[in-house]
Amino acid sequence: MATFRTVKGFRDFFPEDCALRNYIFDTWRQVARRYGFVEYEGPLVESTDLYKKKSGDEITAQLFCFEDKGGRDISLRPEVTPSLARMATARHRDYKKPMKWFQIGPCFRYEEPQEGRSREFIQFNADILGDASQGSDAELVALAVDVMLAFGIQSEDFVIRLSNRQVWTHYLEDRKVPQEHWTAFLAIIDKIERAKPEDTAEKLGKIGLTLEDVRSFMASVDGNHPIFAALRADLEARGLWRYVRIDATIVRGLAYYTGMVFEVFDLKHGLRAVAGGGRYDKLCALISDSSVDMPSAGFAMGDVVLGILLSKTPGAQVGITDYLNTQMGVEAYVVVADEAQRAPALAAVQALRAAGVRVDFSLNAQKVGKQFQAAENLKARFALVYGAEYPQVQMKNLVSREQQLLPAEQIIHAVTEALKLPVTGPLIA
RNA sequence: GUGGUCGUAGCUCAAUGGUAGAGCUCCAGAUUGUGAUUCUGGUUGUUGCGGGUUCGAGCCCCGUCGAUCACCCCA
Repeated sequence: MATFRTVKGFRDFFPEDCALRNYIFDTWRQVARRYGFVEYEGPLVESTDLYKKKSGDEITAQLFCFEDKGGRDISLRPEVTPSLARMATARHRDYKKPMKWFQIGPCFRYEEPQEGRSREFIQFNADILGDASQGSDAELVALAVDVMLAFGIQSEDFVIRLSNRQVWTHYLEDRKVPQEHWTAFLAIIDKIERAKPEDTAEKLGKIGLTLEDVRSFMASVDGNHPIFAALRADLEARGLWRYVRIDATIVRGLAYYTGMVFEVFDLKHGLRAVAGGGRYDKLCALISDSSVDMPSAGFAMGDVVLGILLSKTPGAQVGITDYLNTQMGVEAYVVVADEAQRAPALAAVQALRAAGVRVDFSLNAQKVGKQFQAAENLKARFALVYGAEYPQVQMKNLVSREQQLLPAEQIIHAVTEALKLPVTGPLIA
């Protein structure tokens, strides 16, 4: 039994975990670049005041905060948006608008861990700064959809639940609800599906509203509401509106959102939200003390819930399996059948590697059978046998099980050419 | 931060308060130049940790750490 364990809420990434993580990273990065986003990164640690300024003092309960040796009050970042706002407002003149930026990295929250929620998690963030139109709202929703599709998660597996906070601010203005109650009201709406109806009714009563009125209003908000018109036209033209379901209960907590808000949900397993985001037009002004006012919108997707969803979605397994085979395997394995030929075998290993081929071999003398087993375990497509027949070399196709004798000097060319061909023959003999 | 359940080998799990086990994995051999299967042998535990009750604790009690579930929160 190991003396040391991971700190509560933190994870190890063993090779198979790391390969899966890299698959997720690569997919995020690939799709974001397809959309013209550029990658940035901020510091893992920021002044605690940055987060307090954005969200208020009460969030320190969930902050991973501490004092450094210089007496500074600092926090591991619980999210990236404040850093993004700080960076973007500091140098916004250096970049043409709109700024389409994405980021992938760890975040930390001091909470009780459970499935789908650890203290350290990795987020993909995509944001568009300097554009106030619903065109950027649509671009972000489209990116979220395409990311899901790229993972092999299909329309029957997920949905974008989307709303707009202005739907509710207009409602509250119509009902003459004082502004100091708006935040509390949005918190009630956020919980309306999970809370007991009588509790919700009581809370609404305190600010002069009834559950019946809220419910009937919610039911009236659908895709025909004029506030979604531009967004809908945009996404319909892209063929992506079918992934969107208008849902007025989506308000995204008590954060800084000012307009469109959305969350990505799985449809089959009742997991937590896979991703969420929206428009936050006032955050840059807040962070920069009003020196820079940039309309912005964005969303974040975490690796933990996504990983659970991937593992539960059959359609997502193909991409993962393909990726794991290339991450954790090799293309060719050099078998040293006769230790007297180790020198030319090593020369071939290096020449193949120089040619870009993934190659492995036994570091010490092993029986040929063991070496072929190792080749099998590493999912090699070809084995190259260096033994008594040298300067001839046996090149064996481990999939079709055919082998041929080739002059040693032709091996590099033969392997690189053969790897260009599709895999043929029985995968399992 | 609050409450419930759980914690035994690398993994999945057994063991009436009475000598800590099985399967899988891993390593080696059967097999001296070809991958599977099979067979044989082998490594691994202060039963999460620390106290207590008892002639005797993996088992009962208390604490603590961790996992998990529900709250909370979800920026």
